[in-house]
Amino acid sequence: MEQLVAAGTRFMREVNAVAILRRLRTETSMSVSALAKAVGLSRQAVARSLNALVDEGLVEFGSVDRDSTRAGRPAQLVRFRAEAGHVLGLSISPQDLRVAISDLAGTVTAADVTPLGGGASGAEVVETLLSTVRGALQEAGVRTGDLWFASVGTPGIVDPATGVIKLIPSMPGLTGDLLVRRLEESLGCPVYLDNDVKLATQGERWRGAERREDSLVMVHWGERVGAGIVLNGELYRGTSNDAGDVGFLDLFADAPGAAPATVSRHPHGLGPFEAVVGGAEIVRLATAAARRAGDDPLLARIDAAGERAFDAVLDAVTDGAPPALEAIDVVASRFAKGVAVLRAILNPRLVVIGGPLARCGETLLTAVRRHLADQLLDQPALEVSALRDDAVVHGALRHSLDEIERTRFDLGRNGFQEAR
Amino acid sequence: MEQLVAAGTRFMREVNAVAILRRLRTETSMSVSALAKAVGLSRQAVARSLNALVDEGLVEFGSVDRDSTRAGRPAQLVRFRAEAGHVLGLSISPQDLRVAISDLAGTVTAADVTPLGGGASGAEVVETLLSTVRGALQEAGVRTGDLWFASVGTPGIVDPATGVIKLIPSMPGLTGDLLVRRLEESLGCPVYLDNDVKLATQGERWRGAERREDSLVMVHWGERVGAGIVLNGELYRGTSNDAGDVGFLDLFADAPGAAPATVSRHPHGLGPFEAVVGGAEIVRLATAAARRAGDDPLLARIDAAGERAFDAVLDAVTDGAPPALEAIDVVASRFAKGVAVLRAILNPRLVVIGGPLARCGETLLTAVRRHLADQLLDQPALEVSALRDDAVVHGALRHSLDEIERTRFDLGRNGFQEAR
DNA sequence: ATAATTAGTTACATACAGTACATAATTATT
DNA sequence: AATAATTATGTACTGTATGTAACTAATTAT
Repeated sequence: MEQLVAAGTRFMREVNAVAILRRLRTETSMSVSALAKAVGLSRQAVARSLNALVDEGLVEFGSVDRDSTRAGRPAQLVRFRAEAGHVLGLSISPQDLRVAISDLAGTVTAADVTPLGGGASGAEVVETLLSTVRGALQEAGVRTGDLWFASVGTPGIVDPATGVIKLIPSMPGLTGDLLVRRLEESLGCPVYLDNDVKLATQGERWRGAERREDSLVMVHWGERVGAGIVLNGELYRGTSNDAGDVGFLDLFADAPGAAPATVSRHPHGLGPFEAVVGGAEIVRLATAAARRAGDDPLLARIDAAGERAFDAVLDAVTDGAPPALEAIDVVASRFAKGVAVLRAILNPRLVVIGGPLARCGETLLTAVRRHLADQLLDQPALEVSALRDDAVVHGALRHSLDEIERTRFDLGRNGFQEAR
Repeated sequence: MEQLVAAGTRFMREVNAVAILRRLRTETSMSVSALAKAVGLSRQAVARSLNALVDEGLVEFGSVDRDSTRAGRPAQLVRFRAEAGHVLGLSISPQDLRVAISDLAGTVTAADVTPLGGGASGAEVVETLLSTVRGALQEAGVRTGDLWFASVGTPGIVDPATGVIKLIPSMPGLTGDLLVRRLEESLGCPVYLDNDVKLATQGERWRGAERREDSLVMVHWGERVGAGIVLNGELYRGTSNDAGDVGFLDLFADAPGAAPATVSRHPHGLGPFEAVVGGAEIVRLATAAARRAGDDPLLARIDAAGERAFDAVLDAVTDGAPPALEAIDVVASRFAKGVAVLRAILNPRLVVIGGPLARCGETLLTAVRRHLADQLLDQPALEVSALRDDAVVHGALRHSLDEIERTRFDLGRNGFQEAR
């Protein structure tokens, strides 16, 4: 366990500078006196720290406060220079590449999406991403040198510690450390790699529900199903970075007609839960229902979509096609069992549904809620992702900002030591 | 988020004193120089802090180090005065009252168990507990005034924040704040109340596996089933202090012959999972198996035990009676599904089985492990509680020590302020 | 115009830690 | 047994931080 030690009076400066920055970053601008009062230090101490921060470029003395109605000499306003640095949030999916740039306050200054063709190689994807980044940098007027950190989310199994993509079935060309290596080389700042669902969870917590829940589960629901878990305010990863792998819940093995649980083996194939609520099953259910109902137009739509049959069914849901709605209701009832299990174990305040199924919105929510109604325990609030496909990018931004927070705006850089 | 601000140089003193104490508490005794080197401060600074700590009574200068083989002037040894204060761990169950006293280093100096008769009123239970405590105090040679903190665990639903027992079906007389009020009044120190399973989890993590796992789930398995969850090194409670309520997992609703899930309502009745793996079901299964096998002696034993039929069956398991083993195997297979669900969601490193079923030891473990073998994901290590019925007391001790740590041996008592 | 009020500046006292050097008490060496 | 080497301790002094206080500056209220 690291143990902080104050080896010199610089330590105090550090602590106080951090406190001042923290306070300042939540306001647009403040007077020195107000800051001193808020932070609990003398005006002089605050002024000294501020001067140091000005030299670092993190803080700026603005104009005199003319708006004040109070008596007395008007205050000099200080402002956090959010533009002192920028961070990048990146998202890679088989469909598209997404880029967002924000300043240190988290204000997005540029964002871009590049659709992805089918047969791009790994190197091509990385170069396309880099050119998208360059475009966004130009748009935001940010030089590469002003980038402090970048985070990138991809599907599949990744190792955040080493930046290696271990398995990414939908984009096998990206396997390995190519992505991170090329990005770091090209951007000249640290690059963090994480699983897209994990990042999306942080994005949802940050920008989605607009209330930073202390405990939420974000379930990505598409062809596959996976969840990100935030507990006590931070992402929980589990022993083998595998927590929230709800696609492998085995809740229906005893149900009549269920597929045996051993059809496939992790991580290549589908888990038992995603097999009964995932995209393939939804298509199957919708097709069967359409056939029963004699809904030939819908059958034709699904058939015409080919590879994109799943999308076609989701479209049909938003259009209100009865067979599609029927399919959704069936998977909703199964999904509800999954939520109930999450509830019993984690007791989260909120469960957010993200991924392709989020498109079904209220239709889906009411169906799941209805099937949850007969549960014994009180159930968590249920919502659909507000960020949709941007959740990953926002989560990546958030991670970048957290990293900056940890390494630059928190204790532990100078004046401190860790005990051995 | 609380933000600490230094209000002067006292702050440094505080930080350093904490660092020194932390280091010192892990050793039996150290020289000042060695301490300085370990903690990363100058000898002078350490000596100054130590003098202050001596005045507080937390540290003691011992004799000169005669054992050292090294050249040079022998060092003055410093020692953490673990006997400067004591904490209490208490456990209440329908069967017995348990008390343990430890010093600040966690060394138990006295422990006592008082069996409980059947029909004691709430007030009687509390007074019996108090007299057990007084006996233990005497045994340890500790005066009431030297008690710094006490923690008590009870079954049922409790509110740790207010110290109120909300529901305790097995000992209804204790409902309310009687217990905590009387204890605080009588012991003259803060008293913390928590659910026994939650405390047992902390006890197991502390003293049980003898390795402080960062993530473990301790499942109490008896008439009812509940779990305590430790993630990232701390107990996770969930939004309504209800996390780990695995008794309410509903995994077998679709199974042929399963009881409908709506028989009972939380928290009075059994949940679906405990209904199929709990004590009552085990007795039912064992009885049925004994009848099938014509094992009349076992039937007689179970019958003679009356209220204690569950105990009788568990005895039969340790004796190796086939019908009892058969029953255990059936519930083990069901329990395995619960473990698999915990694994998929939490991905813990270790699952510990506590409560009455722990008596079945390896028999139970091998059965559960066998039924886990066909799961798709790698499963967590599985163990039986090493502390058994003392897990709660040890967890209570641990909580008391943690509380002392937080309030006395950590930053935040003097010299600090929180920003507004 | 003057008083009151608030902000900013400068000077000084205080507290803490670090460095440097002298001193004390051992073991190792001759 | 005397001396050197080694390690621990003690004292003096320096550097850097904060706080308090007194003074100056720029406004509003009277």
